[in-house]
Amino acid sequence: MSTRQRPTNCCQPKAVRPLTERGAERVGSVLNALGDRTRLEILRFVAGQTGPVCACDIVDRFDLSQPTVSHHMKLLLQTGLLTRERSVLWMIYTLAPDARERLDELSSLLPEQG
Amino acid sequence: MSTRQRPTNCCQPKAVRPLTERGAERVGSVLNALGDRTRLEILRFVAGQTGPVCACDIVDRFDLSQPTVSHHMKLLLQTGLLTRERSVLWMIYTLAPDARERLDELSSLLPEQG
DNA sequence: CAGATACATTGACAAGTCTCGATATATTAG
DNA sequence: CTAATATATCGAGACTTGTCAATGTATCTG
Repeated sequence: MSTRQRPTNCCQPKAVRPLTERGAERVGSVLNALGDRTRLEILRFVAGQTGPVCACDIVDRFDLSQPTVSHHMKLLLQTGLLTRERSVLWMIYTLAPDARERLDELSSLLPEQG
Repeated sequence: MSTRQRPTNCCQPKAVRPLTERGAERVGSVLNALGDRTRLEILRFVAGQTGPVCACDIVDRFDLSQPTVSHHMKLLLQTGLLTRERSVLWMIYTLAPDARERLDELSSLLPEQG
């Protein structure tokens, strides 16, 4: 049996309820998508426009192959931060109406009381 | 020369200033750290305590080896969301005073005007 | 000093990710 | 239908990441 001291309260911490699976997926997809520098800049690019943005714009603007852009757009779509619609032959991307609210949610990742 | 139409304004988008390197690193470290489910829960665990938390608490609470916890704590420390100090033989982790403000910053990832 | 304890580092492996070229699909023009 | 164009999917290679066992380092006890 040890006689050493321990920091006050150490090793008797309160339990913290983990995020729900749904909540974790919801926030995780955003964190992972935006954790990639390229995707973050693509999202910012789309968000900064007043008009529509097609995939070709992004291929032009970023130094990436078309398949790579397609891959990133797929992940961004999955976050729900972007939406897309077909226009003739092009895929038009738009910032989701609630995208900024979704980002605000990240402020609530920590439980109350610290 | 093509006669097909294109969506209005398509392919003449405005330039969007990329994040500065410092800003991108600052925000990227948080996004990447919290993009891992385990680290997010560890951070929430620490944030949810009123008292100090040592590394041993985390090893106890999560089903992870001690080296794995050490690895995650290193990445969390690098985000600046946590701080640590030595107390005798233990490493005591505390939520950084500005951690919640740091998360609030994520709301500003998108440029103005959509 | 030797022994014990808490944490960090190293090395390795499996799994995942980013990227591209090649190819497939869908749509339009003629 | 055939040709052209925009985007998606496939397959592969390089790189990164999460994890652990083994080991190293620092601190305390006696």
